[in-house]
Amino acid sequence: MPDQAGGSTATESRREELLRIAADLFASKGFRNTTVRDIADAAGILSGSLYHHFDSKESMVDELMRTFQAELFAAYDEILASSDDARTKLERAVRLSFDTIERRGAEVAIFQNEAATLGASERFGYLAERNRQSRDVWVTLLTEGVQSGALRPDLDITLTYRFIRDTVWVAVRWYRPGGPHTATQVADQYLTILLDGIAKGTPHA
Amino acid sequence: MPDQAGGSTATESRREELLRIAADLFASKGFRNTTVRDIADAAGILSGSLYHHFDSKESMVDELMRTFQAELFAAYDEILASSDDARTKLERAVRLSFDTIERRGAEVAIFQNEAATLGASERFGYLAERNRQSRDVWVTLLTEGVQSGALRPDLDITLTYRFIRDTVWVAVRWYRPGGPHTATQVADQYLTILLDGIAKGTPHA
DNA sequence: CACTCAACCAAGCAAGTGCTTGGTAGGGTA
DNA sequence: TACCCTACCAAGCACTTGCTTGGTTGAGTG
Repeated sequence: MPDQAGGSTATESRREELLRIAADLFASKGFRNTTVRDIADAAGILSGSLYHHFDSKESMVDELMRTFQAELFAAYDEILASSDDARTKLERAVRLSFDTIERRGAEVAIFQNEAATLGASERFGYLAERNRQSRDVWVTLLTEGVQSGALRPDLDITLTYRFIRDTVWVAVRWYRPGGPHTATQVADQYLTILLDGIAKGTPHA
Repeated sequence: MPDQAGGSTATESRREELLRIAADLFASKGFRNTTVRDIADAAGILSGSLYHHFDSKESMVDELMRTFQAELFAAYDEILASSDDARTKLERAVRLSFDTIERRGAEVAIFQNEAATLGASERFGYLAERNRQSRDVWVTLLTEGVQSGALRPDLDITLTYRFIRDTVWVAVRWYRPGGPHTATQVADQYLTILLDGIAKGTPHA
């Protein structure tokens, strides 16, 4: 793998281009349901030529997922390490999710749809590990929120975590960049509902 | 397995048994990722023998989805036609979802995971139609709620619908019947959060 | 000019896929 | 006894799949 600064960056460029094409196909049709011929067709080459750039179809998702997860968790760590108050941290984590859907929609979709299937094989064991890490992040944020008095003390943390995780990530199925809402608008509306509820009136004291 | 009420119910019985086996496999491994040999193996027969009972692998999902959707929408209709107030109707709809996940987990999972892929083919066009119907149900319930004064008037109905739909159905990925929570408990916790929020204090007047 | 090298083509193999065909065992029925 | 019918088996066909192999092209580079 050559360097980035000076030299044959065209190589890297083509690789990334092929990866992006594959990512979009994996996201829209599913990993198993996408053939190497599909990818090659979309790239305008023959299927065999893909193997000049990648070891296997599997290694393509692998590279996509590893890069994506590294980037995502760096952002999580930044939030956790910040000096913001509990509620702000929670809000930032929610906004991060919707932003990630906007910027890395294909990767989010692949992770959402294929993690369970891929995770069965040894090679993708890190996906399950990342899932555990993610749960820890959210549980930490929620626990801090309750302890600081920002959140209701009667919450079932585990269930609340699952509800939030489901909503912020599955949005990748319907959110379209350039559509009627920006990621920020979606995050705002969700935070309003999540924090204060949809019922009218003063619910809990 | 003898008949249930006279006639050749043994035939129907075997069919349903095979359908159930197929449903569980489709739900856990995905439709495309499940082979007719997988189904046959799980049933203890050869793959060719499946074609004595069904036209094709596709017709198995078709039958599963049609039956499931018919049952689900009958329940929706019952809620819509009831004389309950808006908030109660909404609560009943939420509870119905979690109950359905408990009772028809495999079908819910298949619909959640495969609707987009299957819907591309002519034969499964009714899945998209059912999706539209479902959206109408929720939008109606939410609109009634706002108009009756039970829900906050500043809600973005479309986004709220999507958040609710995502959360109540994607729960099929983690909810396990016989696990630590009953469907009712999960529904209760979600309704608490959805209606009143997770923040402490009096949010909106 | 000789040489290198990334990027690609052409052809095809082995495994797996949905499905078909012709046949059989065994219980029920007239 | 003769017949029918449900549920299945045994074998295999046509096709798709991921991937391999040996070769070609064309833009560089000394």
